[in-house]
Amino acid sequence: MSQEGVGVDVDTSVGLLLKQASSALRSAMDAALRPLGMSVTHYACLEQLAQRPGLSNSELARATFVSRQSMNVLLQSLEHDGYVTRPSEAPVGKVLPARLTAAGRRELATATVAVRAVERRMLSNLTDQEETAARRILWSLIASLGRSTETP
Amino acid sequence: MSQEGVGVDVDTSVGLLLKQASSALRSAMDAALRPLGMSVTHYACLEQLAQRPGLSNSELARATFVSRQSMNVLLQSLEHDGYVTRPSEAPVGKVLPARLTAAGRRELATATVAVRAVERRMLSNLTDQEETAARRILWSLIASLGRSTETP
DNA sequence: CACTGTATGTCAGAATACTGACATGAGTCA
DNA sequence: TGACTCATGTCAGTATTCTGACATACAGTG
Repeated sequence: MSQEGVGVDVDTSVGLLLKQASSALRSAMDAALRPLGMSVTHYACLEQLAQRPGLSNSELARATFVSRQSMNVLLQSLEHDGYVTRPSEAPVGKVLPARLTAAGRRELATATVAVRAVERRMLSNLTDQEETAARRILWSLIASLGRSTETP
Repeated sequence: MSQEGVGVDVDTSVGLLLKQASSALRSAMDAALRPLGMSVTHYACLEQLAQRPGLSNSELARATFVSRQSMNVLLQSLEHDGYVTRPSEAPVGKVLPARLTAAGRRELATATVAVRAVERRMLSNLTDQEETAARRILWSLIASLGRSTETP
């Protein structure tokens, strides 16, 4: 039909579908987080920090798929708002390990409720089997893309 | 393990996985498109226009998950570069139907080669069965999220 | 016909993320 | 020891996208 030699079929391209799904998710999370005065990236940062305390700026940036610089300004605002602490002096080298404050943990807990609701809505039409398949497939996609992306 | 009452498990959250996959895809496509002097959004716009000629600015924006305003500036630059044409007068109402020029179609064809390569690499570790499952699952996610997102 | 509601295109300002660039510290190797 | 390489944190400028706002055009309703 639409495969007239030019373009990728919009309805069957996994890439386009992935982009649309991600955009939809981002919109939904954004809407859910906005009432809390929080952005998706803020949430992602807090999330990572909760599960892996002591991550550095660069490690955090890689984990959330943004640049070091963006994460840096984000961490500064998070620090200013009292959600995150970083030592003023680097324990070793220049690496500043970041940690959640109690306030940060509290913010995260509130945000998690909203995020979980979105995720639950997103998965509402999937069986457990499909959900498992989704995880495996997404992992596979990430792995395949990551191969030659992070090592140019 | 990491479900200590706060946060969503990074390794099992379909939402996080989806975001990571999408970021990885975006990076890969960006890298593939950069040599052609093209951004991912440019490509997406051209793609939609190729398959559904005569789409308006707003329709295009919805199809590519960006705001009308962003799509407007994008269309203006695309128009300036000679890839897209829009009538100076609206045939009906204020809606300006956009169409690809020959140059636009040519650009798209070139870009498609690069994009298809990325998509192929992304899907390289998936069986046909999994690929089909991926489409169905992503569709389901989009549908579930779309329900109450576009009608707040 | 007039009025309301919805949708569109567009302008302007703000927020966000990115690339480029620099200095600093750690590790490696001759 | 000294030079070299690599990773990090940070500053600055640029680019892209978003939200807010306005005027306009069509459809429905009294």
